[in-house]
Amino acid sequence: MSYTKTEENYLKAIYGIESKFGESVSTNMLANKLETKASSVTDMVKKLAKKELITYEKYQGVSLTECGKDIAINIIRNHRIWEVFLVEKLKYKWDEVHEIAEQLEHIKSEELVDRLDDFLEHPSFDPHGDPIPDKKGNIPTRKEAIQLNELAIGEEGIIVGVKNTNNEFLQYLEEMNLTLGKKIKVEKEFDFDKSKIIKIEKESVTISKEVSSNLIIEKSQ
Amino acid sequence: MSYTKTEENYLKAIYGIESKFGESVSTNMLANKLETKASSVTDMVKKLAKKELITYEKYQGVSLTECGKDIAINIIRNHRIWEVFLVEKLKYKWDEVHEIAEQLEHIKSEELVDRLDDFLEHPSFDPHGDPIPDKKGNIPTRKEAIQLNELAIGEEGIIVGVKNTNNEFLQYLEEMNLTLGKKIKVEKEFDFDKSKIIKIEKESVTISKEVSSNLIIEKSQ
DNA sequence: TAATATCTTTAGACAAGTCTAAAAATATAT
DNA sequence: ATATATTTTTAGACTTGTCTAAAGATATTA
Ligand SMILES: [Mn+2]
Ligand SMILES: [Mn+2]
Ligand SMILES: [Mn+2]
Ligand SMILES: [Mn+2]
Repeated sequence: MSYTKTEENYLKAIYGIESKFGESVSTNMLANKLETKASSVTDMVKKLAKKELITYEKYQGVSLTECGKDIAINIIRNHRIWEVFLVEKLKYKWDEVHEIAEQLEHIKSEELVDRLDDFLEHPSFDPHGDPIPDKKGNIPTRKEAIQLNELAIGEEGIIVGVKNTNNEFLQYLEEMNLTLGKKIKVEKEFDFDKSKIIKIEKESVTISKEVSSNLIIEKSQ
Repeated sequence: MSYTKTEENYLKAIYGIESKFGESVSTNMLANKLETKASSVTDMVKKLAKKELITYEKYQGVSLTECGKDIAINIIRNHRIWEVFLVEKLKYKWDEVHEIAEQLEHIKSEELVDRLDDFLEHPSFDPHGDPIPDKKGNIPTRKEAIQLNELAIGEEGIIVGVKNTNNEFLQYLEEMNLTLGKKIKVEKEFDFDKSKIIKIEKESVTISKEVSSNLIIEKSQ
């Protein structure tokens, strides 16, 4: 069975909302995420339900079936592996790859992404630190990943991911040298606005709470 | 301006027929090549004419405008560069890449294929020996490429391309070791059916006229 | 609980691309 | 030159995915 690009994007969107909010996914949330109208969502959701990729009850929102979830995870796998390729091999910046990966993730081929995965030597995380599901749908986890805003003064860690992958945010991080793999240490914290001074490669920079709560850190030791 | 996958495929098909037969391209020829119906072709051809990508006169067939030709060549460039990537980097066989490249050629990105071209170190020919147009649409040529059936007894050459890229034919060539870059020498020719015995890497094989007329050779010296 | 606001669904329409069946034009053969 | 065959176009319908406008259901608030 093969699905249309649109169907795949709906499944991916449902998966994304489900894993962020837990509950069943409402029509409006989907419409919002997919930048479409609620009425369009209702239509599509009926189709997906008929194909047993989601369960749907009128006015009660939707949730993925096992099958739907498998498809969603597979698309996410494709997306993230392509992002690794674009950054590692074609030297794109991490803020330039998302749109292209949105297209590449829908290429229909049993083998293609597996071969790409081999070629890239089986990366576990994409350029934004997001985990890459394996062929069977298993999603790698990190031992002790926390948000930078949860790190206390004096503590150290390594940047392993970003929660927000908005392009402007990624460009800001690049500018500030706050990129994946960098070691950081919290030097000071201002209570009144929760901003922090952190040390990164011998330089001290001030970052807002907005920034620190969107950086994923692996605590040292 | 960006075009739909379907529009791009029509332009590519028109280009292919034009360069093979010279004349203007008939509705039925297009329908045949695109595996669709003549009525569908008429509809689409009107759209493309309105966009000034082709000229079209009722009952008289179509031909590409400069603009339409540029687009067609660009798609062919995409297709062939992706084919090189699939074979060189992902280790696909030459008979496995066409379908995937048919999808990849339509990815919308100004930069993507140029970066891929850099990554592949600017190949001039694809895995089937077909020339890869450069960014400006210039198509590389070979000095003295002829068909193997035009090679006389005793003459030598190197296989540089195939005219027919049918999968079964490509698999046959692979099996017979008649792949790109191989040096061959005509040893004998049978007049009654134009079959030939050729030497390839110390081995002698017999090939039919069907085969020899579909192999492109660069004559030695 | 009743009124109001918000969310969701339905009804009907549209664009892209395709199809079948029939009509119109062109080409071929006698 | 006329009849026949082939090619091409038109007319009308269908599918996918979208939209607006209006109606129906649910949630919120007084
Ligand atoms: Mn992405
Ligand atoms: Mn990512
Ligand atoms: Mn090809
Ligand atoms: Mn090719």
